[in-house]
Amino acid sequence: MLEDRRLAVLRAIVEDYVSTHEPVGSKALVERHSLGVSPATIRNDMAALEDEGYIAQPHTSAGRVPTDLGYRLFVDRLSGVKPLSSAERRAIHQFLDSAVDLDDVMLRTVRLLAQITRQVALVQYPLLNRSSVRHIELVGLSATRLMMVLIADTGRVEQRVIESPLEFDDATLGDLRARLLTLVSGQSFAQVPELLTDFVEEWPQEQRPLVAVVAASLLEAVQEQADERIVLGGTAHLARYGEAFPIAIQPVLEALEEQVVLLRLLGEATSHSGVMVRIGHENTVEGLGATSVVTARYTHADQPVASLGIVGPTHMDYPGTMSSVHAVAQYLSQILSGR
Amino acid sequence: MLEDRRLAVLRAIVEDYVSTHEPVGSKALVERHSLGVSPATIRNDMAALEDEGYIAQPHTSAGRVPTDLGYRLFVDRLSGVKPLSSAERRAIHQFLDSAVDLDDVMLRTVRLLAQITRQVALVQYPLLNRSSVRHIELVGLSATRLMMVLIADTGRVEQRVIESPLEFDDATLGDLRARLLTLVSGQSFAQVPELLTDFVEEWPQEQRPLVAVVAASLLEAVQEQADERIVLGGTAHLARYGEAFPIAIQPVLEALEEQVVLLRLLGEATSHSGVMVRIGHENTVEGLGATSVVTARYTHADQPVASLGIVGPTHMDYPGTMSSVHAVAQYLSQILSGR
DNA sequence: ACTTGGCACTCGAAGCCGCCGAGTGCCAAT
DNA sequence: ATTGGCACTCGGCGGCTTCGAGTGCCAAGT
Repeated sequence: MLEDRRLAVLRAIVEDYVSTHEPVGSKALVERHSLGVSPATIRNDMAALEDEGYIAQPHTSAGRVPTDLGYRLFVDRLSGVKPLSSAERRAIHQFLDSAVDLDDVMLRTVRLLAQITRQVALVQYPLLNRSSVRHIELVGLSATRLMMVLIADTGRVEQRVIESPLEFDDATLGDLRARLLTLVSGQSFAQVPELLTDFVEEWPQEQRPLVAVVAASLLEAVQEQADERIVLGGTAHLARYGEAFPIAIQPVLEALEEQVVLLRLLGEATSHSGVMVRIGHENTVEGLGATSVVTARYTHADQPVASLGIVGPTHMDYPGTMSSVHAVAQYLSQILSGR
Repeated sequence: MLEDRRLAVLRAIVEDYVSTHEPVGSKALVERHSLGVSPATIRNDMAALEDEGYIAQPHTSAGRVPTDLGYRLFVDRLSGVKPLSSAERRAIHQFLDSAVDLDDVMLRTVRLLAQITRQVALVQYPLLNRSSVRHIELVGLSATRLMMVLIADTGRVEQRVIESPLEFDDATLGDLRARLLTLVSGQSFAQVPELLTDFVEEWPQEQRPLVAVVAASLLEAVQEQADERIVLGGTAHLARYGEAFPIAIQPVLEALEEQVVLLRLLGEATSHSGVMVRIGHENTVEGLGATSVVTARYTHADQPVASLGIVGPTHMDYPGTMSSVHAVAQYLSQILSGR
């Protein structure tokens, strides 16, 4: 009972702080929420919560502010699911109608996510790694250069220019293309390395250098990290909360420019079902210690293929953001599978 | 003579203001520059410059600050060419060594530019419009869907997924591919519409729907605006001058997210030789009225193919920035032509 | 005809002061 | 365990003063 009220107080503090962005005191708390007790009682609870590290005072005579730990508790145990607003539903539907390309889908998704969460949004392209081969094309560009185009069942297209150590002719290229296709078509990209094990040896000596570079390039393309591609949107939202708040946005912008960083942010989420929330210092990423990251994976044919998410201030509307991120991920999964 | 000194004063004001970011007064001016006259004289000149609209006072008892007009005069008549620093040369060379793909080149270029100018950098992909066709590939994805891959001599690769109104077989596709190739291979993309004029009619009735959608897609791809692609880098620099300065970075970030806006920014520069500078309100673009834009076009095989540039505060180091932008554009041209 | 030193004036920035009030912690009473 | 009472703290705010950089103007000098 006592414990219950304390949690209710924490919830109230988080909610008030998120909506007002100002430290919240005991009096304001009883006024805005029907807690059924007096401010003095609340004060005792607050003192206890502070001892346990869930809230803190910016300075002696100010109200309390949730700590990262407080938000964590809130997210884990106190926040219900917040249904999407009708405006959000509308936005999602509007977005549904007119997607053409995978590029287009990604672009629209990131914009949608940025718009409804009003935060910086990240969307990762489906990992080749977790997709299957729909097609591989080899195109000769000159006597010693060719281009390999990979097309995944998720709609993702990747191209690489390859320098051959020796000249080749169209017939060889056509042959190589055909045999590659038979070998890997329809297979998962993740299996490609295995399938390719003895591929080079099956070719006559003089063509092996060509086959080898093509195989190497293909292998490289499906390697984790090499096949990451991330689109970013809504960076302007950074400035919004940057204005009134003591969050330095420079380190955040810097972090957002580092592919490696984004990769780590989204990468973990892919192997984690449901919505993943990392709060403040829980982010090991340099520069994002004062922000929270909310991510979720999305699927293609019921297999998780990549993740998307948002980056925002720790004092964000977690329930709302989480359900938005969840909804968009679900939605993207539908779109992908429907094509 | 009198006129000369006035210009010298303007130059001094611009230089001081750019380096200190503080309004500059008559006294400080004679101390930092050997103008050979007394502060009082300078004050008279400053009053005149203010009347003519080249400088302004933020408030009554403060020094002067250059106006957009003042910067304009400075750029047009007063700034010499500033040689690149050795660090910049080194950065450019380091960047030279290891570029692989066109994507890679673009990415490296935008990073380089952002790094040496310490501003937000923009690099536009070579316009298809101004390149020639190196190759066109058609790949069947299913019975009614195919992918067209365009490869330009600049190294740019563009792909589009096309829905055919009716089913087709591999033979037809191969045929179409071959005839398209003979028709446009090596030709300029800009000529493609012309070349394609009667193309559809040359086909038997039952294949025309397929040929028509492919032709339409090809036409659409070479259309100005549709073939724009721009990479952005160094947005973190915005925060740097945003901190101490009254430039609202939100509108700038918003503008930078609008492809259309960037397109307009860089588009004009392509038809304009040399380095182009737009200062403050000269930018008709919403949200960039308080910034300056420095752009230059780059070439492939001596033909201008697209532009690059930077966006920064009006109080930037124009000579330095201009020569950096110029150098990078020159450099990119070399790289492109060398491959 | 410029240039220059002198001088009065303006006005923002910075520091200081005192008040207000939100918020707290503690305690004694219930 | 809860509550009202109470003394205390301290940041924020408005008002006040001071300071000084910078100006415009003018009369005198070259």
